[in-house]
Amino acid sequence: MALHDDLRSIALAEFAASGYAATSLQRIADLAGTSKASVLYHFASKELLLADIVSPALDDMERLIETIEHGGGLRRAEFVEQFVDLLLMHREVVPLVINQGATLDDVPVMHRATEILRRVTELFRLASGSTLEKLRFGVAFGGVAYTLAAAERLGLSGEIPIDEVRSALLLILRDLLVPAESTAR
Amino acid sequence: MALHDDLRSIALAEFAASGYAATSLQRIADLAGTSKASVLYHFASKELLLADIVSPALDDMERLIETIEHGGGLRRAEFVEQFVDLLLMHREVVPLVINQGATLDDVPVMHRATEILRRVTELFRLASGSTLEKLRFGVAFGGVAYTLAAAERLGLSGEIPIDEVRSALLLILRDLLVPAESTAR
DNA sequence: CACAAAACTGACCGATCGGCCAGAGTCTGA
DNA sequence: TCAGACTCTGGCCGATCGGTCAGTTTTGTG
Repeated sequence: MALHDDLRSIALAEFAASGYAATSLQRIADLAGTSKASVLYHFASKELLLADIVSPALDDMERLIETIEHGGGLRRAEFVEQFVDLLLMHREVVPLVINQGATLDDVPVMHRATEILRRVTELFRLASGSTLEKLRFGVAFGGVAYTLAAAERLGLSGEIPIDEVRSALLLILRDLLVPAESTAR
Repeated sequence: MALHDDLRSIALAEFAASGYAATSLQRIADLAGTSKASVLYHFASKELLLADIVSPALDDMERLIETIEHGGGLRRAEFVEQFVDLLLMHREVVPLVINQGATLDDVPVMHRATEILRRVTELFRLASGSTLEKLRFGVAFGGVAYTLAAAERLGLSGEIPIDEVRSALLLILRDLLVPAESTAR
């Protein structure tokens, strides 16, 4: 059982760092100190390995979306906070979906990820139609997700404590997304 | 000479849509109505084909950076405007660099792209050190770049005229990046 | 200890990849 | 007309990929 989890985390790290297509099962096996056939014993296929890695994050995200869709209207400030918490909780998976989602949408689990992203955008577009609003949304969520994804690559994150990142992201997102209530723009 | 340019634009579209690794030379040849060997006649290798596609955008970006680095201090508002213009001008290349840069940094031209991105971040970090400022920068540029990259995937852009996109992006970026001068935050 | 289930492995398969090469058309200027 | 450069192609190569399978080792349990 330990190897099973090792393989998952090793594969996650490699998929995020080098890309799904560029990461061979052989390399995952080498890093785990086992054989390629052993990897395919624990995960029936490379696609299912990816699905196993990504699905939990997608489940959480879908749950949040449905809660809001069925639970009456949308309270942006509240959603933003929970959304950021989910991104931070699954912050290792975010680069995978963000950077490689478009490339891999023939893989079922990645197609599902794209679909979920689309539902989030629709959630926000209900109330806003102007180009400025649309782009503000795109920059906000794309920016947060991409920042988490590219943080270490560009040396942006470093050793910043998570709760500091959390509060800063919330501030930025509130400025961008929550309709001006207190501050004039 | 026409085929040469056709191959470049076809490859660009495919690399951006399906990913560099997932796009075979055979597929590019098929879409162009020629043979794989013919592609390799025009471009010595797949990597050089990618370099040929990406390099012009990188050249422009590097030129902008050096102008600012050597031309005394940084005037953010000015830089932001020129930066957005460059992103819009090369907006087909942006998805490639943004989404696949991390994955492909063993390819020389993509490593150069990452290096250029890093220089841009340093340009902005000179004056700002707080976590909030760092993340604000990350969200701003990551968000703009990613929005351009993922626009059509999430149905965000659609048929919005470019100059409208331009002015909206400038507004958003000025809010995020230009130190509060007129508006209090 | 016995024995079945689980875990694991080496060898192999077909497919596809990027790249190479000898040669065949095609075009142009002397 | 002919020589030489340019353009293009089919066929081939070695490497690597994901995946299969028969069979061995390890483990847990009565």
